[in-house]
Amino acid sequence: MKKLIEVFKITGGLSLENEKILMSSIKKVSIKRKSILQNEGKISNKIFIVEEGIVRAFYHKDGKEITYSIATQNDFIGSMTSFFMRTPSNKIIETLEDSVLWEFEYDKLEYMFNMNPELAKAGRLFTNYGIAYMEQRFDNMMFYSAKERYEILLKSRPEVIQKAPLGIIASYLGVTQETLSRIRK
Amino acid sequence: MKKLIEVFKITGGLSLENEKILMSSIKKVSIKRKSILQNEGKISNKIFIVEEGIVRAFYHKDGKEITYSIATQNDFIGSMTSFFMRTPSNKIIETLEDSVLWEFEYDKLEYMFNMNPELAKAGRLFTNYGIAYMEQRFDNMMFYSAKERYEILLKSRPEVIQKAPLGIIASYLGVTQETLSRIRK
DNA sequence: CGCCGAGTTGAACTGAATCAAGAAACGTGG
DNA sequence: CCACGTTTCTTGATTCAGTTCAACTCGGCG
Repeated sequence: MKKLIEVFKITGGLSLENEKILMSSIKKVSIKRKSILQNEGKISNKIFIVEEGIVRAFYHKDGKEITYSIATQNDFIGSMTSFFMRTPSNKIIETLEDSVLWEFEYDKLEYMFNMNPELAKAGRLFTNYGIAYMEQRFDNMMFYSAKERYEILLKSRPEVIQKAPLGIIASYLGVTQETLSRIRK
Repeated sequence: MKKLIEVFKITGGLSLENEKILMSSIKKVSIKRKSILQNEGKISNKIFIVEEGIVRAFYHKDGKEITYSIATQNDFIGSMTSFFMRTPSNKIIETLEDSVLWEFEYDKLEYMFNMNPELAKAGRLFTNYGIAYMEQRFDNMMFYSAKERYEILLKSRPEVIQKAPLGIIASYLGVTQETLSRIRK
């Protein structure tokens, strides 16, 4: 649990009191494997931090499922654009294993941010962090070959490679399953 | 000038008074062609909106210049990750033509956000918009062929194609200049 | 006039996709 | 606990988009 607060500490730094307010506005949930947390076409009202398990975001392209992001312990996951922009989601959020998540609801967060400038600042810094994360992911994709991308993932997030099936990792890395299978040898 | 305020209106909505505060904290600057607004290795203290002209962000990869983004009228540009995360920039910001820009300084913005919750909210919503933008750019790169990417750019931002030299557009689209030249026929 | 940067064209090469077939692992009901 | 079907992974042959390298054209401009 501490870890979640750490995320906000890194991005902003909260007083004990605000830490409590924040904690009271989020909820711990246990979810079965293969559950859909967010569907296509609907506005996302929740984002999550993974406490246990593994969760992915994906969308459909030409009938295939393309994995957009994979979250393991302490990672955020959700349909960020939909959540922040209040537009219909093009992503589906799904658990790959039984998972325990912390759930952030849009209305509660927004209410909290409007009431409390310190928390609002933490929220703002958090989205800054999101931009940096996205930029890094973009750079990764642009500048490295499939093989290098695999190696980077293996080094930086070995748990993803252990836990997620190959096809999902492949589409996350932007290659076909066959190619990833060959890279792996 | 109105246009700049529009950007903030879209993202948040400001009272007349806050509009004035915001306007007083930014600065209009005229910059000669080929000027460097931000260099590698330094923390970015400024981001810009283009009023006139054209500006790009790029970095070096294997001795080549890779264009990361191109801004024309009313677009934001800057080394966003560096600016928001206060880390050294890996990008260089450069004018491609004589340009007129609105300059946002980090310290002034941060001061303003700390003083004024409504402006802070606009700032937060603006970074949300940034995340959505990045996500879209990522999807673009992942899901379309070089040719499709060119067509999308041509349709959505014809002014970029008219104004920027071919080599720069090519690296922005993630292809070589030769390939783009062939696509164009 | 001749040079220089920007764009074009051609030929050979390559990383990764596609299509197709099998092998291995896995979990579910009997 | 075994047997069966499904899902996951591997391997091979072929094709293709885009790169690389090299030469060439074109339109200024000093």
